[in-house]
This record gives sequence, C-alpha cells and structure tokens, in this order.
Amino acid sequence: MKEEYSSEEEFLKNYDPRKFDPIAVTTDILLLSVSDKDVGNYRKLTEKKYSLLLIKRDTYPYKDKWCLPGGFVKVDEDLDEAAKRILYRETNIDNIYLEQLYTFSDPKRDPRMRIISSSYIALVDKRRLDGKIPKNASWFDIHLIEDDKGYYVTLDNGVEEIKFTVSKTLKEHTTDRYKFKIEKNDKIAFDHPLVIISGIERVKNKAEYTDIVFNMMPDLFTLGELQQVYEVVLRKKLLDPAFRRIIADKVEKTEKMKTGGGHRPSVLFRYKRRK
Amino acid sequence: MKEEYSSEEEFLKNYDPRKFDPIAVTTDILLLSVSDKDVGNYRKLTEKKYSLLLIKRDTYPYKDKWCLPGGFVKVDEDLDEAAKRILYRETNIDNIYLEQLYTFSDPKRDPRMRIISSSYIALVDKRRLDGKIPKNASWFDIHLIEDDKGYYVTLDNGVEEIKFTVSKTLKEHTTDRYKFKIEKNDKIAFDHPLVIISGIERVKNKAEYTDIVFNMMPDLFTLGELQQVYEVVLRKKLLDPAFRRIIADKVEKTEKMKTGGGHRPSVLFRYKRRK
DNA sequence: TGAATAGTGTCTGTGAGACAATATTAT
DNA sequence: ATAATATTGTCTCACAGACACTATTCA
Repeated sequence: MKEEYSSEEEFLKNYDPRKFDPIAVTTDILLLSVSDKDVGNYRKLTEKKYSLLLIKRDTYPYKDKWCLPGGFVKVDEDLDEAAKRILYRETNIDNIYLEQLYTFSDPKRDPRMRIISSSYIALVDKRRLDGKIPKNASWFDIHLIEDDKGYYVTLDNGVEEIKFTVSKTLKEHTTDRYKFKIEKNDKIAFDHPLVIISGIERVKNKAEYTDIVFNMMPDLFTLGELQQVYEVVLRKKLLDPAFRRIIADKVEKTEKMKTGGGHRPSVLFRYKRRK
Repeated sequence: MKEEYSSEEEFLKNYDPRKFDPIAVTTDILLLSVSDKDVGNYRKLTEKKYSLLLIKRDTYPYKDKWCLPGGFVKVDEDLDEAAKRILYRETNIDNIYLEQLYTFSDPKRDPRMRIISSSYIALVDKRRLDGKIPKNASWFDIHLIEDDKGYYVTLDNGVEEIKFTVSKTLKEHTTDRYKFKIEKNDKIAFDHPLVIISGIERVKNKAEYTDIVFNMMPDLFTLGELQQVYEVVLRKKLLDPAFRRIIADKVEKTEKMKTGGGHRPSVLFRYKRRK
C-alpha cells in the first residue's frame, strides 16, 4: 500500500484512480414552492399549499415510480453546478435559490451500484415556472402530519395520491438531531422520502432565522400572502400584529395595491435586503 | 443511452458501473474540543482554548502538510460509519458526537483524481483522549479573528504555528449563507481550511439552540467551566446570571464540589437531558 | 349593507442584559 | 486579610402573545 515517491508529481503520475471500487455521485433536488388553491368563495383569500416537484421515472430502476429531479455529477463540475444544471434541465429557468441539504449514503440506496447522493433544496415562486416544466414532471401538494413518532405525508397532484410514512428517532450522542427512516412507501423511488422530510424540516428551521421564505415569493406581494406562506412553511398559524412586527424591516411598501377581493385592498410590498 | 429492458432485474444485470468516470468519496473529520491552559496564578481559573486535531501527512499528495483525519469510504459502509471508523482509528475511542457537516466537491480539490469529501464534525471532551492519539496527530489551539471580509486563523500546537485566511462572500440568491474561499494557506492540505471554518461556524450556530456543547464536557463540571466553553464556542463573553438562567434546565446539581482554587468552591453539575 | 380581509393600538408577561451584592475558599 | 471565583437578587427594557378595534372594499 505504502509506496515511496520522490515528489508529488511522480506520485501523481503513478496514481491509478481505477483501483478503487466504483462509486457514483448524484444530486437530487427537492424543489419546493407554494401553490394557490381557489377556495370558491369570491370573498375569501386563496388557500396556500406547500408543493414539490416530482418526476415520473420512465427507466429502470424504479420505473414508473416518482422521484426527485436528479442526475449524475459530471467529472468536471462541483455539486452546486450539477444541481443548477439539473434544475435548469427540469424547469428551464435559472436563478433559483439552491442550498445543499444533506448527503445520503446508504450503500443499498440504489440497486444499480454504490451511489452517494448529495441532496439540494431549491425554492422558487411557482408562477415563474408556469408552462415550463416537462411533461413527465408534476407539482404535488404536500399534506403533512407530524407526531412524536414521525411524519405521515400525502402528496397530491390532482390526479394521483401518494402516501408515505417516515419515522424519527433521536440519534445517539446527539441532543437534537433525528434519524429518519422510511416506514411505508410504495410510489416514491430511492430514499427520496427522507430527502423530502429533511428538506421540509430544514426550510422550517431556517425560516425562523433567515429570509429564505422570500425565495418563494413573487416580486410584489401583500403581507397577508407573505404570512400565508410563512404559515405553510412553519406549519402553524401566526398572529397578524406579531407577524407584521417581525417582518417589518424585511419588506418595503410600494405604491401599488392589490384589489379585487370582496374586501379591503392591501398594499403590495417587496423584499428589502437587510442592512 | 436509453435502452429497453423488460424488468428491473434484467436492467440491473446489464448495468455496468465502470462506464462512469471514476469518482472517489472520502470523509474528513473536524474533531473539536476545548483545552485547559494553566494561567500561572494559582487563584485564577485555567483559560479555555478551542482546539482541533490535525494529522501530519507522511504520503503524497500534500506530504508533510497538516490535514484533518480522513479516509476513503468503503463500498459497503455509509458515511456515518466511515466517519466513525476513521475517528476510532485516530483516537481509539468510540462514542464521540458526530454530525455531517457539508460535502465539498470542487473538482480540483484533490490532485489525484476527482474526490468528493463529506465532512463531519466531531465533538469530544479532550481528556477522554489523553494518551490515545497517534504520534503523527496533534492538538492545535485555535485563535480566530473574524471581520466583514473573512476569518484570520492561527493554529498552535506548542511547537508549530499555522496561519491561514478564509474570505467570505454572500452567495447569490441567498440571504444568509456565505461562500468561503481560501485566501492564504501553506501548511494545511486540501480544502481543509474551509472545513475548519464551516465547522466552527456550524457549532457556534447550533450552540445557540441545541445542547451540543455538552459533548465537549466531562461528566461532572462546574457552571463556570461550562460557561467558559460556551464563551469559547460562541466567541463572546456571557454574563453570569443570564448564562445560569439559560442553562438552568439543562443541568442538574450533584452533591460534589470542586475545591482547590484559591477561592470559593463551586458545585459540580451534570448534563440533564431535556424533557 | 355585510362578509371578509387589511391594518393598528395596546396590555401583559417573559426573558435577556446589566449591575450590584453577598458567600466562600486557599494562601 | 485578600484575591479570586461562586452564586443570587433585582431593575429595566425589548419584545412576543393575545385580543380588541378600526378601515375599506365589492357583490
């Protein structure tokens, strides 16, 4: 194993990358957004639903199952570039918020070979993608219930319903981190239910102390709409005055108003970068 | 590229893992702890210093430079297992807090070949490792200065001093994340300065809302000692009463006292798991 | 006009920051 | 006795939670 070389150049000349077991690296992207559901009553606001993009697989393995957009990392690109490229391939748009989530590495997570996958979170205003996603892709609304034991998820794209369950247990020697495990799942490929849950939890946490939520907003929005999106991401109702106080210095008022609902119109705001 | 198979089994039988460019995956571990520095005055408390474990490389590439403990992931183990194995190899102890940090993937980060590295943070009470680390490993105290532009780091193991600089810039489409870049470095191998900075920042953030700091404490400790460790990790002084209020429900009093300093003895506490 | 949301005012309790005061040891 | 840390008390201010109230639109 240990050989002697007189210089780094010489060492590298003799280095054989093929002597290792083949491992592949992929990137999977959890693209999250928020949809508007018209609630019927002309006076009521549209209801907001968390949604994610899935792709129907047309090749093995997991043929005909749904999976996150993903692909192999090329030898000359880093993970961020790979994620960006794959996201562009699926959405035809650029400039989407991207953040590395976690690297999943169960040796059996892919039946083909040893594949390690670095997952990414992408956040976008869904309307930017209208008419741009490929035929084999579809937005699913997320319905999520959490209890002490885990997460019970239902995904719905209007045609098909997907259910899965992920359990959580505290890791050893850790005070706050959960280890997730897929308990029930028959329509999602690979370990992607884990990616989905991890990502939703990450966004929830970061929404508390960063401005990531704004990545899912259009340029102009009302504070009511913004609050709805926060409520979807945080999975809880917020009180109006408290919410307005908290985001006051993150937004700025514009001259425009949103009218048309059967109620008082509201001022449109835009995101203001802090400091 | 697209071939037709009648079943997943048939597809897998024909799958050739060698057709991809070879990529290797490694794990690098940032092992952090806190050292006691005797300050000379018998009355004063020992000063606490943040410290990390580095290994002197005796092979190419980066021969004679210092690096984080690390190694190739085996084909049948996941990243957590790899990190655990490598950590055991370097410290001869088990049961160390481990948490995946980030996956670094610059195509040029290793001159040998394309190597993607998932880094881990490990936290430990340094005294558990007394006399257990190998000869080519050494604890370095961390002296870190941060400003708007980046981090200026000096590492010191009592014999040798290592300096490096890492700059930070806000990423596009991101509100809070920095992109780190090595500006000056001639004694640390690979991109490990980035791992060091990312890890120190991660621990700092998580110290605010989790109990990870306790992983660097012995079973019994005084509140003064605990506060010192928090101060090292958070890089700021804390006020005694506020600190005691905050950690009150995370610790429990024991019968024992710590005596021997030229001042009032203090009660020894232990970590109390919450809820 | 009334249903519905938009937006504001304000009280209250909690908790962090700040500082002061007291307690206790080894030398 | 003194230097040093340990520990507690308490005041104040900021701010989140809670609730009430006013404003405004359009079918």
